Amino acid sequence: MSTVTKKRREIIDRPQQILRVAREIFRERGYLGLNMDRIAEQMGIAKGTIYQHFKNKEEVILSMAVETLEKRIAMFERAVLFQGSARARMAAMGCAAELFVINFPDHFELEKVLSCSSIIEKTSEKLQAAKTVAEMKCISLVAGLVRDGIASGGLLLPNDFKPDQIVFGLWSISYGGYSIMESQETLKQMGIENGFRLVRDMNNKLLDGFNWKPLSSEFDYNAIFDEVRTRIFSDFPKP
Amino acid sequence: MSTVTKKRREIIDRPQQILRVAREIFRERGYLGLNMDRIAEQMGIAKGTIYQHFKNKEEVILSMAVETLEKRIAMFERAVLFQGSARARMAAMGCAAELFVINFPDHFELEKVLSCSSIIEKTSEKLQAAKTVAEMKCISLVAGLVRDGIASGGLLLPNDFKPDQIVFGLWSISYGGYSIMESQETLKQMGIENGFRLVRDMNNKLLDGFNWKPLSSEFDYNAIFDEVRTRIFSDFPKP
DNA sequence: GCCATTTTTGACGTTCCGTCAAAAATACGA
DNA sequence: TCGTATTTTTGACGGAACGTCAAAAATGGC
Repeated sequence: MSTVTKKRREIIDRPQQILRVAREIFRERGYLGLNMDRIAEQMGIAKGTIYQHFKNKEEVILSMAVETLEKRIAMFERAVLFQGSARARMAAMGCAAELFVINFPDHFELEKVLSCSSIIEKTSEKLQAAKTVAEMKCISLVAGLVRDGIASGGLLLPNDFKPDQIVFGLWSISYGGYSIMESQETLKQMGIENGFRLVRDMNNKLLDGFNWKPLSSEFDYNAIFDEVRTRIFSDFPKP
Repeated sequence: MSTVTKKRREIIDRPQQILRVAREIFRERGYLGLNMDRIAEQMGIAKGTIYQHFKNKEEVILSMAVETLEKRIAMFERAVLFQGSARARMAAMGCAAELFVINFPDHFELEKVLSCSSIIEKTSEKLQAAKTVAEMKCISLVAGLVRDGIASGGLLLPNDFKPDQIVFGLWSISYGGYSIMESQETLKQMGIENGFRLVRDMNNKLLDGFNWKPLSSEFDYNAIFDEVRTRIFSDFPKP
């Protein structure tokens, strides 16, 4: 009886086990180094068994991304509870985004692989939808803060702008900034040493551009970053 | 004698011919659909001949990117000559960047493929350097405009900011924004229809955040976009 | 026209993907 | 406990693509 349970559990857990091993390999050897034979060997199972859980290699990758996206949602949900003005809470959200990238470095690499259209195209609509849902959850959390900013009077959005568009702007800076950061060569040539800090600053300046009070010249949002890191995300390793 | 010349020319032109065909295939079938056999077949030469000019598939891709990057440099060099305030010229630069993405749609896809570390790692340092050089040329053109802004008094940069960092911010918004636009289902879910316009607006708001005069509330920088498109880049097809 | 050099060729070894028929493991009723 | 039905696992296999290299073809100089 206990054997039955054990066996069943083993099968149920397998997808996560596969993703765990795949992530390990991906982190160490990158996209081209990740292959199904290697996963199978490392797990001590046959390759065919992996295909019982994942349609193809690309779905393994997409599944890894969805998995870490859930972590990001959890982090965003914690950050949104930060006490302070709407803008301060937005800064806390930025901190969460930054800590996410630092603590789950493989996720960003996964995103880049998946941004190649010919790769994502090999995955099922269903799994793609799962990723979109997870992303939307993050976005709506951020958009909620923009609405809070409007509601509390700190932000007066021009007529032709909508909260989601602000989110798009912040998202672009973060996504673009982190991407550029990783391809280090160019950045060093530019004489930029602390990319993370810079992404924060740019996000702040964008919000300043929308005249979201208090402006970054009136309030030290970088101070919040330390506070958020030590208070809300104390369970993450310090930098 | 004429045969000699012809033969020699053929060999000299080959790399570009290969890139031309490769780009065609890449555009139609993406990264996974681009393979050396296909290039060879399409060109009517043997696969081995391609390897005389390119170390591997990844170098073909990187070379394509460098090739289009040269186009971007040329466009930036034209845009920088726009007549107006430094900020207006920066808007013109944004127009150039946008038109580049529209007119060379494969370039962005190439960038995304190359942003995968395990892919770029297969290319030679030398070729990577060529890409960095091309990128730096673009960056320094933009940075020059920031300096012009400072020199002409429209922009007073806070002590802890340097021109290159402003470029980083603009670059992030554009790179991030265009990336999100191309890949995303998510964008549609967000109810964003005109992504290009939005990227422009965000760049403008970022510069507003730095209080670069005249602010976008005082001057219609979007009007410049039409002017730049029709005046400077009249040789590009209209949208 | 002949030989040395350069260039091209495509068959080949290799790696990895995804499949599938056979084998092993498990479930279950008698 | 045993025998049969069902589920799960296996790894050999066909196919696709990479990159190589010895042989063949083309070219050049005399």
